[in-house]
Amino acid sequence: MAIDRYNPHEAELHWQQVWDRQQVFATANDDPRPKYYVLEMFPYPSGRIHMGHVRNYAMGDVVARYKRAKGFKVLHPMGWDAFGMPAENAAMERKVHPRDWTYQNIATMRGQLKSMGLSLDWAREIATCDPKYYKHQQRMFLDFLSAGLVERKQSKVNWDPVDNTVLANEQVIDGRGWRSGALVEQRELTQWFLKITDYAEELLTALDTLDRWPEKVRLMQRNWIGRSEGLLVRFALDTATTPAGESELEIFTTRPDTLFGAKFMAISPDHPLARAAAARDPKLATFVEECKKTGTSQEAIDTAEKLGFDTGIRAVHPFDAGWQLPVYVANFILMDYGTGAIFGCPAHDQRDLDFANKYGLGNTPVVAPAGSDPASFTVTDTAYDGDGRLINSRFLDGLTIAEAKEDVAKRLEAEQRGNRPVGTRQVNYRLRDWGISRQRYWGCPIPIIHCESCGVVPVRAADLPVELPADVSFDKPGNPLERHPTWKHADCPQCGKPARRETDTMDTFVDSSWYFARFTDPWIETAPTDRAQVDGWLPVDQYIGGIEHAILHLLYSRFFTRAMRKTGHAGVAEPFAGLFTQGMVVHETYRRADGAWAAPAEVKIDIVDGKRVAALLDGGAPIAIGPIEKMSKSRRNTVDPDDIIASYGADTARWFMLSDSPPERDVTWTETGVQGAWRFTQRLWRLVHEAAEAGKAAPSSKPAEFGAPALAVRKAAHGALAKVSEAIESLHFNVAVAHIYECANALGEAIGTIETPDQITPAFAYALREAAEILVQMFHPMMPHLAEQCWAALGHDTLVSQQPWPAIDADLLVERSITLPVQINGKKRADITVPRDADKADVEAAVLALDAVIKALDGKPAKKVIVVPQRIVNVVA
RNA sequence: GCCCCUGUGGCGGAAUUGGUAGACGCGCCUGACUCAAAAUCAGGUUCCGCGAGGAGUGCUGGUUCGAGUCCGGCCAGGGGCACCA
Repeated sequence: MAIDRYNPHEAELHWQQVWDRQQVFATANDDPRPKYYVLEMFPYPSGRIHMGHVRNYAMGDVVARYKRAKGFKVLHPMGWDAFGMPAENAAMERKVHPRDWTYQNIATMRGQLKSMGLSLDWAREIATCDPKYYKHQQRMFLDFLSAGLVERKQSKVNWDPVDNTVLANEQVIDGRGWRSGALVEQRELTQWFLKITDYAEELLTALDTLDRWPEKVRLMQRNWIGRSEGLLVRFALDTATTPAGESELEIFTTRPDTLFGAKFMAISPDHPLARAAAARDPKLATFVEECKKTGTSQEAIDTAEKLGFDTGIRAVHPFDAGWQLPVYVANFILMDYGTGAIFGCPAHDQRDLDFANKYGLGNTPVVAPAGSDPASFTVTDTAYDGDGRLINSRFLDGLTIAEAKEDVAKRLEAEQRGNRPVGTRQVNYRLRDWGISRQRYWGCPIPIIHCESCGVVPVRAADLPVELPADVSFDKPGNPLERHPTWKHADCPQCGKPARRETDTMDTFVDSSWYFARFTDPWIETAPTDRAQVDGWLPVDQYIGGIEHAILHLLYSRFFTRAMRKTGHAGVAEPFAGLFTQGMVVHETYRRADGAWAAPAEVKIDIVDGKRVAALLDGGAPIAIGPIEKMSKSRRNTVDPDDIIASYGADTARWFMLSDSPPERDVTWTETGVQGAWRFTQRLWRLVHEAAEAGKAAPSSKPAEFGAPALAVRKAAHGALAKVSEAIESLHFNVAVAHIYECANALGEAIGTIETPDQITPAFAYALREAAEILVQMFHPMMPHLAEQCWAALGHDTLVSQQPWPAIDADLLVERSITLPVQINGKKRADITVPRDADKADVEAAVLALDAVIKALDGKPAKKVIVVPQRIVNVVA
């Protein structure tokens, strides 16, 4: 009987409809089974899904389907990170409303995701641009405000001149806007901030509890938070040299041990003392202005010369009233770290040394490395920042750095000036508060009203949501909310007088900082979360997404969840118990002779003399094959998931995305690879058919005895089952795929032994059928449509999507006799087959009787024989 | 500059965590079927060697009966942070 080829198009549509009709993937919150929450980072509705989405969601779906089969109630939802700039750009370019553009894209992409056959609970779908969603976000903003987690302050901000908006520090990459790529400028603006720094210490220490996160991501967050311990020191100023009212300068240092190496003080151009001094010195004022012009871009910082200007002010050394230090304004001192002022110790800090050498301030080494001669240890062009003992430091001489730090801290803490200690121990963080104000339309409005008499007034909770107006124009740059004729006019909730709405909207990273919590009950209208549900489901057991969110989204979400806990909207601190960062999808690039990029779909690859040669499909012009790079529109090396699904079906695309490359690494998309996946789907279909045919006469209960071929195929199936289960549990999908291949190969071999139908004993029929069922159930998480089709072909009227994971017959995994490798001096020289439970002495005796061993020993006794039971034998000659 | 990761066949990569290196896939080679091709099936494919055999996980030294795996030092590629006091 000839078997029809598997037609993925008919089958995939059919099974998607069946799942949908039967609500197979709807999750009931009141299901009593243990929970498992698997989540992939929700997409921005940019227009169409790309291969990166296919990879991400294929992985998540494997986990969801596997955990469902393992008996968990699985939450696997999907939504849309729907606010953001591209919608406004589209509005400007194409005169389409951002909302219409966004919802059209959502409709398209939802259709694409559905064509992938993902086991999602679509009833929980949310879009962050929906007032039903952002209403709750506004409510939480107000709660955070009451809880002291929101602050409005004037600050120097990163201004993106292309997108016309403020960016958070995290969104500035190499001095450029993360989205626009424009060089970021500095501006002074009044902004809303979320006080993420309140949690700096907790966000740092709790990283140690996230043992199912990649170490790399934890490290990146640790560095980003940037904790350092040091000492605040109040230097007295020589009042004869200072502008009126200034009598001291407070600095932060992590090296108080080097105080006797001090040669100068340096303050930021933005430091109040610099401003005061500039007011009386026009030259200094000019210098300060110059400093501000220096860009914040990486190039600017790298190439900027270290510049300083002596203010004429003199500071007094804390341990020597007669020792004065010049106070410079220096362009490399940051106002927003520490106190915006330092003391310079040139001998032990490279930057200070460069500065001192330039301005002729000299240096005094105060730490000498072990083994050096303290009397002759000098520093010229390279500062010494290593370990050692103190020199030239009076009472500190001979101490280690740690001892000297402690000594200085104790002395300065004990010393009082004006009822305050001169020195205070302090922990500083690199982490800044999160500025969330954006001067954009397509975002969540900040629910605040500015009243001339009452000041900043929160919108009443009953008046939420503050909805975006629909009638806006994008014909001019800037914020359409700002120039809307009526929207910003509102009465003050306190005094009732006419007032003005806040026209800034929230950073879209706020939207994505709590969506995982909303998924647990997206229906509740009276609050952002239902506490029973959010506490029951969180933390997310497995979160999957790109490494590019290692800091931004993942740090914000950790903070936001803590803020929600503080304001009673959630009970946990950490949102994601398990995190997996998947690699990118990459592809070869193709370039025509004129330098223009060619798309993979336009190129034909041939093998000429063993080398791959590319030519244009249309016309045959030769094409240069370029390096493999991340799929991007600019290089045109993208492959459209729709095209792949149209040609091969979703299962083939999913299978290929999970094969070969480990999921955390980049995967190279190749046509041959996809074809290999496609061939395998057909092979599985044939195999299952043949097994179903041969297994027709299988008895319904397990036979007591199996023949050799039946036993072999059962062992292969159960062995693969054990390994596939383990591989999926540890997210090693490529390994799971390899073991499924092995199982298929074993089943094919077993079927291949059948020459005449009468060779199929009832026991063999049973084994074939059993192996085929295990195979289908194992590949079901990766290729669910094909699995359903095969499951039906095996005569089932149930859905494989609803089957429990098959049980492993552990007896089959234990061999009665095993073959051990025999090594001589660590090199494998022979094999020996012994009973599994043979004792060491018997094995040793058997090994010493082997020809190869006798030959190698050449009549001499073995020096040593190591027998590792059930593993290996090593003879030392 | 500081911190981190990765180096295994022609290619993507496996390797029960110190125990038979190269599973599985791609590619390639040989054969079968076919008028032919595709598809499919069977076999082969780390390197050197006709062979017996030998070498082999970036290089180098070490620990060990035994090292891809652990330790030291290099080399190469990739990533993160960076005037952070």
